[in-house]
Amino acid sequence: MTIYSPSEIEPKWQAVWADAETFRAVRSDDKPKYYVLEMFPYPSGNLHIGHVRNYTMGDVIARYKLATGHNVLHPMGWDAFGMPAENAAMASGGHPKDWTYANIAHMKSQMQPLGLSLDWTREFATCDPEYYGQQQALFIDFLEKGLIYRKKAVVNWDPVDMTVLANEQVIDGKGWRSGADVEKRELVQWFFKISDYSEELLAALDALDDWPAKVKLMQSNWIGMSRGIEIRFERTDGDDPIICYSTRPDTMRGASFIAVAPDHPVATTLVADNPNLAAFVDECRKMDTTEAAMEKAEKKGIDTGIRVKHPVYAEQELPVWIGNFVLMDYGTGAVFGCPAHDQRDLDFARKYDLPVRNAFYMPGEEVEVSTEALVPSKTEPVVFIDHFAGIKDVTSQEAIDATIDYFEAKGLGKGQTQFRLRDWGLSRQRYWGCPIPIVHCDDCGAVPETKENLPIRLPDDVSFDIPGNPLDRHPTWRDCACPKCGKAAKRETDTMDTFVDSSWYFARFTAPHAATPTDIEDAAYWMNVDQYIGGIEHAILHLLYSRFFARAMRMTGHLPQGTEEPFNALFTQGMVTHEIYKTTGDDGRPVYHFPSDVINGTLADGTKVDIIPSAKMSKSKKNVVDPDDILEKYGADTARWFVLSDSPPERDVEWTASGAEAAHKHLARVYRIAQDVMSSEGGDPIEDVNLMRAMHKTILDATNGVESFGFNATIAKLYGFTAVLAKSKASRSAKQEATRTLAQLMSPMTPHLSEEIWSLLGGEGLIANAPWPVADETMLVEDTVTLPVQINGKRKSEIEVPADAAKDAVEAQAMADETVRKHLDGATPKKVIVVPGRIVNIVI
RNA sequence: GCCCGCGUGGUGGAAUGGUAGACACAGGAGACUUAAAAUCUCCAGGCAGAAAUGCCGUGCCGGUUCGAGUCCGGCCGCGGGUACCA
Repeated sequence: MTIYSPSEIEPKWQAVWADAETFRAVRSDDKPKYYVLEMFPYPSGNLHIGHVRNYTMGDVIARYKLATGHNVLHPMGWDAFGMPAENAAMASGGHPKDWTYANIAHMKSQMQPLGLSLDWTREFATCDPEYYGQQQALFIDFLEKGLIYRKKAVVNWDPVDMTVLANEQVIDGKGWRSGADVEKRELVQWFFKISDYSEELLAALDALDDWPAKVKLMQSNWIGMSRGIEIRFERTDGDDPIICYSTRPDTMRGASFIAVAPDHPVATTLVADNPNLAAFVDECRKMDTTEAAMEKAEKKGIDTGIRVKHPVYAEQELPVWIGNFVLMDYGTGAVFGCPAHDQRDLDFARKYDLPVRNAFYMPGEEVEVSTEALVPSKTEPVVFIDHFAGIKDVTSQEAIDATIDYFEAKGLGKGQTQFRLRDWGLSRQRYWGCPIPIVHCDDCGAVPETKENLPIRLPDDVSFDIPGNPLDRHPTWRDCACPKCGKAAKRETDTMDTFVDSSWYFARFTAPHAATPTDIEDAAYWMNVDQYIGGIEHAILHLLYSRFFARAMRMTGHLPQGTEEPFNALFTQGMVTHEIYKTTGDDGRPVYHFPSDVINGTLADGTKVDIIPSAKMSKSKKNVVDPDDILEKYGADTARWFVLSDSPPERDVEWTASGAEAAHKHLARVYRIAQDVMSSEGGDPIEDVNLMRAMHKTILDATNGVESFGFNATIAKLYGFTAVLAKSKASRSAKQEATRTLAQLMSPMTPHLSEEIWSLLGGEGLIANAPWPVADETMLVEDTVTLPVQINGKRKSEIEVPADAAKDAVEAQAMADETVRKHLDGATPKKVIVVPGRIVNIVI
């Protein structure tokens, strides 16, 4: 008997797979292709247990598809640009490039022992000039087709560090490093015209049958289509009218003020000679830019003194306010406030003593709104008060439609479909990203680079001893010739948002070494990704941007015509979470500690840490657990088996170390069983049949389980079958077959152990290439079934009936059951419900 | 704030609207062993009971249904996203 030793088994089979190029993906027409992809990692330094979970799931699918006769593409790469590399460089004096590539090397060394069925020949990092150069080519093509444009946009500015801050770097309105009050700055930036695709991105969600409904719903809400109206409000001073956008024009009667965004032209004009307004607008500018902060902030405003006429009730004048809650980016940057039917407007009206007037009542409740706005659903009937279009008892939706018609007919406004989705600003004032291939020429303006000059490489000789973008202060890198006129010009020093890098990497994997962004034949063969797997935290941005890119790349000829969506099926795995440990630093700000540094709630020096409840593992909160310990102690198969076994893949899981031991014991047990089989004796024909029945049932369960991402339930079934096999008195040949099948069913999860058992039991070739077992349905037919019998919905007894028994016969047998008779105590049931093969319920 | 999820024993979790707690961890009892480890067998939601059994039980309140962990409405708690974290 050989002891189960993963440290011997695992490297051995990994070498065999590598020599045989088992997982090398080559185009071929004799098998259907299958492209499985896990969201590629950011090389933060260490692989963490969430990565292991993610890649193991993908690997199960990839290996299963290989076994079911597919030509599988399963690549891996690195999402390598991003802020942490610059932060590391600033903190420890290194270079982002060195830090990143060192992390990649380390993480790859952690990943390789996992035995993933990856085609490593396709590996790339997004910070490779070969990759980002092609991304620059895409930028130039997108620009040419009008998919990219420039406009002014606001950024967080740290006046002490003299640098742009990410939202994450703004804590309570202060710069995370300097502690200075963050200001806003307007910069001219590049934008993707994703809004051109709002309607298509929304409509196409319907056809994504293999995406989780929740993700489609989130995307749909994010795109946020709404039907509304632009209404013209004439100013009493005769100046240009103010156009308001509203999705609730049915509430027009209750309009009592107009609110414009602080950066609305009306406000901007007034600010010049009104210090009060200027001070207010200035205060608004200091607000946090995030949507969450804006929405949660106290709603404030200031009266501009301007008055407009109500478009219907011309005798009414409405004051025009500047409101800190109005967004210039959405609609027209101006809204009318109707306090009676909007809680925010009501709070605002009470605060500033503005009138509150109902546009409608609920039927039978003719009361004016006081402290709570009356906001019925659009489909509830309400009673309108002398509505100008002459409607009365209708739903809000009907009133909205009627109002829009009325306004359009009178020339007071026009119906407008509005999307919440904003254009995607891609400019970043940072070094460690893909340089935007634009040259600024005094004569020609912003000119795209010629493709022959790509890649525009990042210079290596930069320093991070002071904050800010080193490209800005590089002595020579910016200097270049204008691609158009040849005159001396300056490069753009902004780089691209790292979301750009991850919006097309899946297409690049189909031809990672092509001299153009994609090879159209390779893309036509391998695209779309058949199964994409990644964290739910990417439900909106990354997935939406990738969907946009697929369309933009099709339009620019980089993906074949007919490519609509990049990802046919999506599975969103839950996150691995862990408690966060925190102390307070000398400067009063929080200091986080790795779990491995915390023992029983204290640090090595005895300092007590505060424990913050579990959250997504993230480097900034230092609650990351890496898999090295488990890999070293138990091997890859145990780690893989364990991360799949204990929780449903779509659910978040709190990391605990216990349990890995049990997984390891189980694998050792299977290995022992496999060895015992060869020396087992005798056999009983009935035992053979029983074992084969159990085997075919398990094949069915495991196949369905893998197909539906029910990995944890699949593993439970495999535990069950292992127990049956261990106790079986069947013949050696039957046990041999059962054990080989068990090894196959386990092989997507525990590929090394399965290969070992396969070869031990005389399997042909590699288990990785062996055809997936097929359940023999005739073995699964049962003669009798056990049915629970309920009385008034509570289980009281059970009966054994023939599988094909008629309802009457089942009912008769249930009524004859002794326990049932005892409970009925002579009573006649009101009703007996028989669900064949399921249950009997007797209602008394 | 808004959008989207999730909530089941001591723990991770299972359960096409049909026997709640499969499978596993931790725990308990036993077998083997001089002993331990390893392995194997059994027990195990709560309360009451010697047991048979009874009652209660899937975050809380209510509803639909013969039947609800599952569907609907309203809460509470936690998590993700919220456009420059990736």
